[in-house]
Amino acid sequence: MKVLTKKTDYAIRALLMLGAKRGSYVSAKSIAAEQDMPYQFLRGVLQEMIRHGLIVSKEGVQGGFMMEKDADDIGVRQLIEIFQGRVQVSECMFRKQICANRSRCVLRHEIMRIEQVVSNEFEQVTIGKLLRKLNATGNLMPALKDGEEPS
Amino acid sequence: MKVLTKKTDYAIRALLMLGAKRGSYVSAKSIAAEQDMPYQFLRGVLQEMIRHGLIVSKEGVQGGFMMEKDADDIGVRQLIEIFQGRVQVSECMFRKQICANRSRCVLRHEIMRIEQVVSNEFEQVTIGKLLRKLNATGNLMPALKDGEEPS
DNA sequence: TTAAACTGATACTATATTGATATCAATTAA
DNA sequence: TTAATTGATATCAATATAGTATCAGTTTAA
Repeated sequence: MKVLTKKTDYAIRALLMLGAKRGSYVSAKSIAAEQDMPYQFLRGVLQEMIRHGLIVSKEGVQGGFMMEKDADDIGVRQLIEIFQGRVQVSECMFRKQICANRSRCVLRHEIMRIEQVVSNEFEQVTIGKLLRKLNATGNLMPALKDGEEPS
Repeated sequence: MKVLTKKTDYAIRALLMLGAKRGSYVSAKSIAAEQDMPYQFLRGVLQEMIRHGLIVSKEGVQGGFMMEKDADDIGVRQLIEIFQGRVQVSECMFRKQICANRSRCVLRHEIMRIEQVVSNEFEQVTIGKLLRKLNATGNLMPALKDGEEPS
């Protein structure tokens, strides 16, 4: 069970870069290079974020992307929603032949409760919060020396 | 973002039936019919649960499946793990070029915390708990009258 | 003793989702 | 004018999910 897909993951990390370099335009190329993401794929992710008003872009030489919204107003929950759709425990719960009467469906009840808990947790993890933790603890992703394993 | 796949969903509902009819063998056919699940697909799910020691089976006429473990010892978290793999927020977090030093990766830290919260929530939803709620509130899935919409 | 109702096992297909690549037009700065 | 960029879109590959089909073996009961 994978909670974050690549798109969401790349989006978060791209936003962390944009948040760190606020005020200047950062190119997709440089983000892709620094964070080791596939260039064209990342571009699609960035476009999607533009459409949702999280970032803006500038075309041409010296162009790139810049964070638009306040970093504290961008939560991981929103990013999940954009790239993976709304958190839903089980779609089939809503099909009438399976759960005819929602109010009586105990499974659905439990599941909705958890949905809420999960959603709230992700809501509270904002790009701003992550950025502050970053500043406090150093780099997000320090380079690995050759052959070194993640600790 | 879908939290429960069909397999997990069918597994939960099959277990609720087996839990309700404890002591006698219930055939895959009757479960499939009553819960409107694809027969062969359900059989695969049941086999998987046998392999994990949750249920047992008896072959031949009058055969079927019976719950083996205590219903309170079967949590939704375990079922998710069986059918969807361990809850992991983002696999890529573990690839060294992305998160070289786990202890410094703030994203990973946040994400692990949420992973724990989610896992605990699902752990606490057991088949036994659901069965008791069922008994208290009536049928899990009452039949729908023709044309009636889920409420 | 045989037929029917079952499970065990496994192979296969279809569809959807995810991840990634490629291409070309338009824009901008130097 | 050219190189570095984004906008837009089409395509593809890999993987996961959902579902189907088949046949052998087991058990009960007529």
